[in-house]
Formats: sequence, structure tokens, C-alpha cells
Amino acid sequence: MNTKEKILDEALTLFSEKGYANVFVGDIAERVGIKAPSLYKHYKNKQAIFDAIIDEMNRRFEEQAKAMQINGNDAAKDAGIYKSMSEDRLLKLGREFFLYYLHDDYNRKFRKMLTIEQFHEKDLAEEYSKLYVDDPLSYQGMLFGFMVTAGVLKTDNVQVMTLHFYAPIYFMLTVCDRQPEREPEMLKLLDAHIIQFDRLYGRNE
Amino acid sequence: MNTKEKILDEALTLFSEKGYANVFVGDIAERVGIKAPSLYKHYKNKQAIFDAIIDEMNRRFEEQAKAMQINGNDAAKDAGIYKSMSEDRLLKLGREFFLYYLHDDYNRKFRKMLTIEQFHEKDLAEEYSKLYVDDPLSYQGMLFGFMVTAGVLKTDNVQVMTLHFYAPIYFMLTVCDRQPEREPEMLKLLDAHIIQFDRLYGRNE
DNA sequence: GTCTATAAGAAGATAGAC
DNA sequence: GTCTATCTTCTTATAGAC
Repeated sequence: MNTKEKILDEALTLFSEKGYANVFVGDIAERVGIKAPSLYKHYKNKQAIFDAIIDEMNRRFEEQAKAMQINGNDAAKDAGIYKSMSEDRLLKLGREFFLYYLHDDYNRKFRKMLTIEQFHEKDLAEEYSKLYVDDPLSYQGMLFGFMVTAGVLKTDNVQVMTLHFYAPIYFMLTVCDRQPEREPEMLKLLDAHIIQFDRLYGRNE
Repeated sequence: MNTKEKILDEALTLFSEKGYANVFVGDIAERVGIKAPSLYKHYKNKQAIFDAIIDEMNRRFEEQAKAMQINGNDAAKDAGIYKSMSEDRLLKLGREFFLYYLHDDYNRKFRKMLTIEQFHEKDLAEEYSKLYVDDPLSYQGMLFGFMVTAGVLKTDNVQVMTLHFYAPIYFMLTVCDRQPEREPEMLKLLDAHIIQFDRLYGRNE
């Protein structure tokens, strides 16, 4: 990793812990292993570092979204994989999603940074809602739509069913972001949530 | 309202919009209608204002919690009010809870302030989780426990049922805090959520 | 690209008159 | 209790040598 990338990396770490205003250019420089003035050879000013983080994370999320869309569309053609969607498989999927979002450094730090900065600018509020409200509901809603078609889930309101699946997961994610020591407790609750979800919405044949 | 109270009030408003670090003592003073140095006759320093907000809000929440506990216990003795808990009544209760938390100035501003500051100190993380995770789950879990006993709701896991009711409400609350223009959309979704919740968990006799 | 030195300005807080 | 004036410290950012 070159210096310019390392600056973004360390800045993200600090912003996610203290928020933009409480991080000083000198703090970032120290972590990178340079002095504050050297940092201005890489970025015009402190705000430019923040903006570069947003741009870089947007790039990554778009890349990821594209990959998921392809997966989703491929899966749609093969309804068989949904027909065989047992409770165990739903559990595995839920846990993987949860643990990935929780433990992936970029995801966790960026989410925490946006949590702190979401009220500061309209753009950031929209970014937060896109990433943690609308995109997940839309993507998971699509998958659940397939499952309803395939007959493994049953509902007359896919949107609310998706909300019932995702909102508790989001809720537990925010608890772990705030209090990482509660992760074991939340993992247990996550399993109980998915099992109950499957019993409520599954065909249970 | 005297000056000392007005300082707390204006500080809370500013902290909830910009976060502690982005609010300057002069900003608070200006809103109160005095100059910055005068403010130091009322509070030792900026941090003392923040601490006083926390203390004052804790006092209010404890007061409120005490009142709710009394209501809850009284209600427990009168199981009849749960037996007659129709879908319409559940809807009304859900909406009232949601709109109160969303529109009550102290609630909304304090929640936003804690959202911004939750990662800054362990105490604040615990405060946030107490107010918006554990206390609501515990209180609503108690009410739902009564309803299960009364036979209007049916489940073998009250904890997860409570999570299924509360997490979507919390989720929609955070959306409205971030993007108040989405309130109508969220109110519609709230109704759909509660109706579906009632159909999933209600006895539907 | 990194450093030291330093300018420029902001923000918290105090002193002391009224 | 409020004000003006001021101090001190911190922070961003630039200048210019290496």
C-alpha cells in the first residue's frame, strides 16, 4: 500500500472512532508515519481526505452491488436453489451476511463514520440511507420475491416481510458497532430471529 | 425558562444537529442571546453543558420509566384490556409510540445527539443501548408477555416476537431522524408492519 | 516526498469593569 | 449576570530547505 492509500486507510479508522472534527491532520500523519505537512503533498486539505474516502467506498460498494446483481439474476434463472432453501440454509445466509458486514474492516468503519456524520450534510444522509436502508431492502426483497415464487416463503406483502427480516439484523448490527462485547449475545439472538422468521413465513411443509 | 435552562436547551439543539465538536461556545451563547463569556457564569465549561444535558435527560427518562412501570403493573392486574387488544388498537398504540418518539423535541434531539456521540465514550454507548435497545425491548416484552397470557398473541419466544415488533419501528425512526421528508413513507410502512405483525402473531380468532 | 519552521486563524476560557 | 478585552492553546495550512 502506498502512502496515499495508507492516508485514506488511517483516516477512515480515526474518523470512524472519533468523527471528522475530532481527528486532526497530525493524528492521521502520525499513524501513517509522516509529519502533518507531508500529508498536503497527497491531499489538498483535510476535507479532500474525507471526500476521497467517500469516493473510494462508493466505488467499492458499486463494484460489490454489480457482482450481487449478476448473482441475483443468475439465481433467478435457477429457481431450484430457492426451492431447496431450508431453515439451515437461511440461517447460514443470515449469519454470513451479518458477520461480513460486522467484521469486514471497510464496511464496519465506513458505517460507523457515516453514523457519526449522517446529520452533517444531506449527501451523507442520503448515502447512509442508500447503503443501509434502501439497497439492502431492495436486494433482499428481490431474493425473497424469488423464494415466494418458488414457494418456500409465503406472504402477500414481500416488502414488509423483507423489513421483518432485515430490520432486526440492522438493529443487532448497530448494537455490535456500539458495544462489540455484545456480539455473542447478538449472534444468539440472530439465530433465534431467523428461525422464528422461517417459522412465520416458511411454508413448513 | 431561565438562562441556565435556556443554555441547555439551545446546546441540545445544536449538539443534535452538528455534534459536540462542531458546536462552539459562542454559537450556544448567540442563540441564548448573550455573549460567550457570560455563559461561564452558568457552567464551568463546554463539557459541563454536555454533562448537564445527559443528567437532565436521564432524570426525565427515569421519571417517564417510573410512570410506565406503574401503568404496566396496573395493566397486568386488568388482563381485560389485553384481551380486547384488536388490530386497530395495536395500530393506534404503535403509531402513538412512533410519533411521540419522533416528534417530541427532547426525545428526538437527545437521540440524534447520542447517535453522533455514541462511539466517543463507553458511557454514551451504554446510555444509547439502554434507552433505544434494552429498555424498549424490556418494556414492550412485558406488555407482549401479558398479551400472550391473555391469549391475543401467540408465540413460544416472546423475546424474538418483541424484537420483530420493535426493530422495524426503531429502523424507521432512524430513517426519519436522518431524512424527515420520508416520514409519510415511513408512516405507511409502519402501518403495514403492524398489520402484518398482528397477522403473524395474533390468534386471529 | 519528507522535513522544520512558522504563519494565520479559530476556539475555549479568564480578568475585570459595570 | 453581562459585557469588552485579552490570553492561551490548538489546528490547519503554507514556505522553503533537503
